[in-house]
Amino acid sequence: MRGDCVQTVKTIFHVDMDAFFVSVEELFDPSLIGKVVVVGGQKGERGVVSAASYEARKFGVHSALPLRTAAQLCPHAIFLNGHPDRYREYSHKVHGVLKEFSPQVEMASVDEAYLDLTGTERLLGPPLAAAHALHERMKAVTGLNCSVGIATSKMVAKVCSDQAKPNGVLWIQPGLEARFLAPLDVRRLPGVGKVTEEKLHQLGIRKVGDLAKLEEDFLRKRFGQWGLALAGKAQGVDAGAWFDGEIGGHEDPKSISHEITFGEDTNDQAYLETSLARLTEKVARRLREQELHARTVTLKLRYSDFTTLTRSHTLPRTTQLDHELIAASRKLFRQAWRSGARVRLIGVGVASLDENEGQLALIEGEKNERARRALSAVDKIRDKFGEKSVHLAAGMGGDHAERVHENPVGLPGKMPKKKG
DNA sequence: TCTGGGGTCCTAGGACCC
DNA sequence: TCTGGGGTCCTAGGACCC
Repeated sequence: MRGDCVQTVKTIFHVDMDAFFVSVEELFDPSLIGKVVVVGGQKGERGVVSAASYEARKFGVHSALPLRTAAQLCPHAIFLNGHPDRYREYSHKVHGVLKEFSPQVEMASVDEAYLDLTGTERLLGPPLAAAHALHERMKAVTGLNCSVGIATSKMVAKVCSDQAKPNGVLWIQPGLEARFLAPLDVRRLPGVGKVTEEKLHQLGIRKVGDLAKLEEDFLRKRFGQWGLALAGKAQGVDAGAWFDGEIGGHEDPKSISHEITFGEDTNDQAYLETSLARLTEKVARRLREQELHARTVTLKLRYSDFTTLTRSHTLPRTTQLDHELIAASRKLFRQAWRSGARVRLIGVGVASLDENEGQLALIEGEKNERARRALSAVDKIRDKFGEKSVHLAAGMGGDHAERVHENPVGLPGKMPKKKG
């Protein structure tokens, strides 16, 4: 990117699917169209809304709202658990459509993506024409609506698609970024959440334009590195690691985790440890699927009063084996858990991921290779017959074996009725 | 209003090494 | 011996995103 090359002005698209989960549900059950629909779980359950139909939004229901609150606002709504596998399937279809328009596509999540369309004018026409074609093609192939933001940076493109919702297109021409952003609430900037918004409000800063007028030095003193990124955003410039890198480059995940909130808080040690082992097996399995090895294991606990803690441990070498990860997560749990305290959520994650096995593991050799092969076989059986079909009890891994079997087939969420 | 699950990035302090 | 500083790793927590 250096040398004699002049930095060309980029044309970045941000494509965001409209009410994605709800729209996919409507494809499978057209009777839902036009109804008040909430995806995320059933009325009385613990949990939050992951998507609400536009009809539901009229009642104040939005994503991240507790389900029980949604049920109060909207008792007549249709509550759906949702179908993650369908969303993934349609996400792939969306990706396929986008790739017709540019080789540089970056799926930022299941339902949104960035495209670099710099230099495609001769092929696709001007940005608005390309966006129109994309819209049509998306509808034809997937049956879904999307909104498109077009700008010279990912950040502004994202703000644009948000402003264009639903089913619209917004293009901010080069040079007009700051003028477009100025009248918007600071909250519209990606990266400014509840906390930052509140801090800015206390300084009398409500609009992006207010932010843009401040000295960088002032922001740096108040917010550190963050402040500098904020200053850049206010001018419409990509800032912070969040927007780094080429669009479309493949990146390995940085962490893998699974967690569960129980239907009811529990202080049953055996149950907690079994749940943790199940979650750890899932994590290990995903490591093997992605051919990754992890070195750091993190336990997460949330007590009934919602206080949350994490404890992590870095292993001397990387692994992807169930018994090693289970031993680590269980040890962390035993060290961290306030014995007897009721637990709302338990989770486990791995980080420091690496494609290669640790040196020691290679030397230690055969034993682990046998274990790895055995686990791959288990993964295949689970593919065929379901997660519940195989659980590794004693035996596997010898002295690393799991020792809690009180509830060997009990899955998180299917908790026995509490005892007294 | 009683707060999911899966991620990313940032900060800050302490250990340790040079 | 005292002092300082920088870099890196590890750990814990927190803001934020969809």
